[in-house]
Parts: sequence; structure tokens; C-alpha cells
Amino acid sequence: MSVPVTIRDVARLAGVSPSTVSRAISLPEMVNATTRARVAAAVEQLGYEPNRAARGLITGRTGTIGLVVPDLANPFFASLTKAIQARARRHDVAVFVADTDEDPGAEAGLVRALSKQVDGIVLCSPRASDDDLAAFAADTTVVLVNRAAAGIPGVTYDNEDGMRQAVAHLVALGHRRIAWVGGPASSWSTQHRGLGLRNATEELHAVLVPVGNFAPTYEGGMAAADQVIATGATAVVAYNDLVAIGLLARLHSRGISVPGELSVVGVDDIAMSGMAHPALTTIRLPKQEAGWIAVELLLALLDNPDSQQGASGTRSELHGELIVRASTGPVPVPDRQP
Amino acid sequence: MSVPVTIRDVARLAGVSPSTVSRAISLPEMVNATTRARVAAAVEQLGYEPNRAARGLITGRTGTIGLVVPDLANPFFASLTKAIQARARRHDVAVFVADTDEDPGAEAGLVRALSKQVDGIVLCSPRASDDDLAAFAADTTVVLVNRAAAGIPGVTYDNEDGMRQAVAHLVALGHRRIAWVGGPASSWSTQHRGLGLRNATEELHAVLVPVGNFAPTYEGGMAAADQVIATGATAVVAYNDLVAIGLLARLHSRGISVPGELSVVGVDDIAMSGMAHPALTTIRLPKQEAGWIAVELLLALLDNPDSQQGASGTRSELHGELIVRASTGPVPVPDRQP
DNA sequence: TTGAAAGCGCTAACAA
DNA sequence: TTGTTAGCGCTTTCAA
Repeated sequence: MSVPVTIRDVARLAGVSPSTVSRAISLPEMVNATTRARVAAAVEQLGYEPNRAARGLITGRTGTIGLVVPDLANPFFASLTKAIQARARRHDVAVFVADTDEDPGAEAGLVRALSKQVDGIVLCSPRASDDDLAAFAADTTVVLVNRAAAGIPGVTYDNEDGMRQAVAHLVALGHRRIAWVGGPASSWSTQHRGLGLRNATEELHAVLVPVGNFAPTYEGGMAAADQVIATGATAVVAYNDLVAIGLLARLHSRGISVPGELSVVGVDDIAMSGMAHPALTTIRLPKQEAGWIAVELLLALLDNPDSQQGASGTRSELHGELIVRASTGPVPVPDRQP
Repeated sequence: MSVPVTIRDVARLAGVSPSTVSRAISLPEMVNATTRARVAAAVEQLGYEPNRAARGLITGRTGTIGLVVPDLANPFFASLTKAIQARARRHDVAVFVADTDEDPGAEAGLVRALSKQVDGIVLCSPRASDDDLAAFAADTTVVLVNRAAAGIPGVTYDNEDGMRQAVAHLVALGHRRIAWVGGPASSWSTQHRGLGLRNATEELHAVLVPVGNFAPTYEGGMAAADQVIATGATAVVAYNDLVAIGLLARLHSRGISVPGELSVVGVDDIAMSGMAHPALTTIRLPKQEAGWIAVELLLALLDNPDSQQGASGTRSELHGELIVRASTGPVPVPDRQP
């Protein structure tokens, strides 16, 4: 709309050549303090802003990163997105957001399309196979969140540890039979949470009863509830908070008291969980930190591509923290009367 | 990472000039079917993808739009964002997302920064003044969501009508004294919902008791609850569902029964509302449609800049729909015993 | 420390 | 219908 002001306009006003203006902006040390000041004044006066497309054309960098998430409507990913875009902006980097709508098939296409327009991509909780991920990483710089894959840097949560905390809590309350409502089978988190639960229950002499894979949503939890009840477990760990809250809703309508008859544990600690009835015991995953780290990691990689080869040091593991709320309580006393 | 393939590579392989390749892609009708096929084959074989920065440099279009929202963690905006990016992708347009974190001061800076990098901006629920908005619109093509401003196209909800539905519902249940918990004072929605409530209560012979302005969040609702109780109202309309759910939580801990002693109505119908206890009666605002319309409007404006001048026709108004759930019920019978 | 010149990948006049 | 030419706004050699 307004008049586009170019580097030549600035150069003319400052009485220098365009290349000097360019240097004054990108490599200030390489330019005389006096001229630098003159250029700065001209930039100020004209409100000059370098054209990123033109710069990108020559530097090969767009100043943009891509973000691919399974579902923005899931508060966990909304928080992550918020953190990522905030951190990126600090570095004057813009963020393209793409939502796969939990469709694994859409992932590859989106990554492919994005990769042409960005310097690198943050891929959150991808459902793609390791081979596909490797192909993505060959195409562009990729940082994974919530997923580990050989040779690709990323930030993950220590799911095993989180599940151990959950099981320890439940066992301390007297529970010995614990149901597990998994998320999508292709989800790395599902696999590792399942594994962590298996190990922890074994160590602590409890019995784990997996009830299958469900959509990582409120509806998924509703769908799982009746099977959970049928297991006869006195406690259940859900794939995430959304599923746990769905569980809560269905249990309520089935007349099952929580935690009176069944204790429920989620994972994520989305804001909603504190508001649920009863409030949800959960494993709080640091979402902001994950987003921040992912951005820093990606930008570092872009500035120093070699480091990607440096086998290690490019994966961060964050720890979850058990948040005990009203949805877990002592194991119900078995009825002694026949 | 992979070898960048340019239009010249394609041209060489197809045995034509770069401009023919360019035309075959952008203006297919202008090129012979045979050569077009040859070019297509070469593009396919090489996996050519036009460099958007280069194209943008000359066309002046980036193929990108900006989206500015107050808070991605608010499910209402998450839904909107989801809809907008999905619709934009259909048009092969990428979306930059920026979150102001409910900081009105950040708005101008973000819009300013974005406007250099995008073809146009979708501004959701801006808190800026009309003058600031006009300044933004002078700088770049802007479409407003959830806000009306003279001369700037946009999509809004008919807040007056929504509030009328809410009041009619409450009055039918016997309520005559209705509290109103407003959102940020600078919010257009707050103003128009307040206005709608004032009109509707007047028409229907009820009394409206505004209790002030609060943050549009769960915490805002918690903060407002005690003042709502103090009004002696038998029903309350909250700025949005998040506030209503915060209200619900505080009322619960104060031992006030909903809807036994107080009926609660929200606005938005975020997913969480159906899951609340009691489930929240609310005005459902069509979020997807708003996002879709905003994108279509913006892209239409970009394709035909003149239409922006065409005073009218560039504002859409959507209607909300009352969703009755458990949080509203008959007015409590006044205690007859002294 | 600065300027001149070349060119990033693409599109748009203009010729042919 | 196609090719040639110029140039979008910027950075970056290379010379001065």
C-alpha cells in the first residue's frame, strides 16, 4: 500500500552506495562509525525495512521456519505453538503453521510443501515412519518434538519416568490393577508411555491392563471408558488429558465415582485439567520449554549445519512432573459381604 | 539440502526457454499443448518447485498471509487459526501466525512487522483503536474478525442477536435479575455484547447488572464470581466460555449450586464447554465459517484491490446459536419462610 | 572503508 | 506461440 522504500532510497539519502547500506545493516563492524550513523539516520527517516524475499534470494535463507502439528485444537499443541512462535519472533524469525488434522497421510505432503519455503521445520508428534522422517530430514533441516528418531535432532519427554511417577503414586494409594488407554498406535508417545507403564508396574508388583488404542481426544476417552470399566481395574492411566477428561465424562454418566471407584491419571497438564470435575491428576509436561528448545535447536542447526552430523548433543530430554489432584484416591475397599 | 532445481534446469530439459516454462506454469492457456506437456514432464522429472521468493520479488505477491490473534491458548482462537490455515492452504497460501498474548501494545508492532512479509493480514479480535486499525489498513490489506471498523472489511458475529437469545432463554426460565461479566473494556465484543444485553433485558423487562471488566480467561471468571454472587442475580452471562467456566469453578468452591441457585451462560461454545460440570449453556459462534470467510475475503481483496473501496459488501455477519445445557435452569423459588 | 558490478530465480514487456 | 531482454531488491565478490 504505502510507498515501498528500497535500499537505494536509503543510499541516496545517506549519500552512500547501496552496498554500504547493506553492510551497515548486516555487518555494522565493517563500516565507519560516521557513515554507519548516517545510514542509520536515513533508515530511520525513511522507515526502511529490508525486503526479505530479495535478501533470501541471495542468502538462501528465508528467515522463516515451519511448524507442523497434528491438531491445533488440542491445547497441548496450541501451547507448544504459542511458545514456538514467541521464541521465533525473538530471533526475528517468522513461523508458518500447518495442521495435519491428525491425518498421517497429510504429513508428508505438508512437510514437502513447507520445506521449499522455510529454512527448517519443527515437526511435532509426527506419525510418519522413521524412514519417512529420514527422507524429510534429507530434504530440509528438521527438529522433532515428542519423537525420537535416529540421526534427527529433537526434544522429547522422558515418558518412562513420567509413567513411573504415575504408577508409584497409584501403587502408594493401594492400586494393583491399572488400566492403560493408549493413543494412536503409530504415536511414539503411546509406545513409550506403554513401555514405561509396563516396566513400572512390573517393578512395583502391579498388573497393567492395556485396553487398546484410541483417538487422542475427548471422544477417544469416551469411547474407551466402558472397556476400562470392564477390566476391573481400580485405576486408569490415559494417553493424555483430553482422553482422561473424556473418560471422566463417560464414567460420570455411567455412575462410576472418581476417585471413589476408579482413579484416573492423564498426561500433559493442559489448562482444562485443573478445571475438570474432579480435577485431574496428571503428568505435567513442560510445553513452553519444549517449544523454546526446539526453536533454539533449529536455529543453531541452521547457523551451523555441520553440528547436525555431530551424532549426539542434539537431543534434549525433558522431564514431566506428577501433579496430584482430586481424580486419584485410595483404592476402594473390597466388599467383604457376599 | 537437496539440489535446488531452477526454472533454467527445467527449460534445458524440456528444450524451451525459461519464459516458456514460466508461462506453462502460470498461464497454461498461453502455451502450445505439446510444449506444455513437455514442460510438465520436465517439471515432474526434476521435481521442480518454483522459488516463491524469486517470484514474489517480481510479482510483488508473497503467497503468504499473516494471522494475528490475542491468545492461541484460548480454544476459540485455536479453532479460528485451524480453520484459517486450512482454508489458506487450499489456495496454496501459507499463514504466518502471531500471538499478541493479549497485550494490546504488541498488536501494532506485530502488524507492522508482518505487513512487510505478507500480502495481507487477518486480524482477530484486535484491541487497537479504530485509528490504529485505519493506519494498519493503510499499510496493508487487512481483514478483521470479531471487530467492525469503518472502511475495513471483516467478519463479525451478531452479538446483539446472540445476547437476545440468551436473555430470552433466561427470562423464560423466570430470571429477572441477570448479571453480566464483561471482558476487556477495549474489546469490541464486550461492548456489543453489553449493548445487546442492555437492549434485550430492557425489552423483556429484566434487570441487567454489569459487574465490570475481567480478563477473557478462566482466571477472569474466578475473579468475577464473588462479585456476581454479591449482585443477588439469579443468572449470569459471561463474556465467553472460558470466563464462564472459571465462574463455574469458583461458584462450586463457594458452594453455590449451578443452576440451582445461579444459572450461567457463556459465549463461543468451545469444546471444553460441553465437558464442564455442569455442562455450559452457551451461544455457539461458528468459528470455522468465520475463518473461511476471512480467508476468502482477504484473497478476493488481494486479487481485486479496487473492491475494497466498494464501501459495502465486504463485511459478513454471522449468527450465533443458543446451545442449552445443564448450567441454566428455572429461577430458584424464593424462600417463603422468614 | 567504500563503490561498481554481477547475479540470486523468476516474470513480464517486447520482439520475432 | 515462443524467445530475448531487462530487472524485481538485495548481498557479495572484487577493486579501488
